[in-house]
Amino acid sequence: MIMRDRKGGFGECPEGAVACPVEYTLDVIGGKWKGVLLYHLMDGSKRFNEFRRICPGITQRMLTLQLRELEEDGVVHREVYQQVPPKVEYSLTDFGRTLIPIIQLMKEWGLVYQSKQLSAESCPEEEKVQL
Amino acid sequence: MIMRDRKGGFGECPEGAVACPVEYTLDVIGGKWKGVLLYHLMDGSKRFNEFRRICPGITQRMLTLQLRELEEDGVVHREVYQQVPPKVEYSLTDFGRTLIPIIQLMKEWGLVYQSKQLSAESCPEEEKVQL
DNA sequence: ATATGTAGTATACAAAATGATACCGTAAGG
DNA sequence: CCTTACGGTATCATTTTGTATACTACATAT
Repeated sequence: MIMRDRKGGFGECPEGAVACPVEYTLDVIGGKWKGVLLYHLMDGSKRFNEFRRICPGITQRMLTLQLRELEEDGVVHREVYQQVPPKVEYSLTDFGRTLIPIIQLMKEWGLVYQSKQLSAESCPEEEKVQL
Repeated sequence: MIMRDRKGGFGECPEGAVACPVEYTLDVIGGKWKGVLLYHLMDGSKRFNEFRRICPGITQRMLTLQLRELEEDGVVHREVYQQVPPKVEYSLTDFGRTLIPIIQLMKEWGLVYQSKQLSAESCPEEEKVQL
């Protein structure tokens, strides 16, 4: 993974004491959009603008940055086709696929508690989901 | 959860289209230290300075902030004992415990690939993540 | 009398992450 | 000629996160 400097993270661990494994994992998938990108990559490779359509909130810049980091971390493969207009396909590497169980769990948890929250919160137009 | 404003996140979803569930989950556990704190809470409640000892990198301020957010999200319970010197205990709520499987998986993943990376790192030009 | 430990808050500042906007070259379609 | 689509960069502004330091109150220990 990329060692984005985390003062007080890994750096301060004395005598090879290893940082918390959860911390390590979150460094790989914890970026603002990484989980989401991985989530969408679970069902097949995606092109750049495809991501932009699926995740309407992400900017080009962030999409580029997050994909690059995932690539550097060996999680995502970037395939460039020599065409005009350009075509670039992103897909999970074998390593990236080892993350699928986690993403899958996060998806399921999100589905359950997202709906609970929507029902609990005052969402005037929303119909409440009963649990 | 706290609705920390995320332009282009939930906000932009039209007509009740729900944000990506993974995104939702990461909002709860994706803070810089949240995963780590939850990880340590899995084996019992912890006091403030106990966290400081376990996570030597975190500052008082960040510890306070992250614990407060977890509390607001209903993941962590904060029990104040009326004593001097003060005693405050943090523990997982029932809701927080629903996150345990995810944290557990992240821990296991981290354990496996953290060690692989550490061993690969000693020999720079080696293929890093060979799986 | 002074120091220690607890669980913080307040303030100021620095650095990192993220966002907004404009721009690029090329090729095909109109 | 003008526009669209693609996959980005470049630049700057803003937000979030992190650091450093000082400070609080009270009881106990020295």
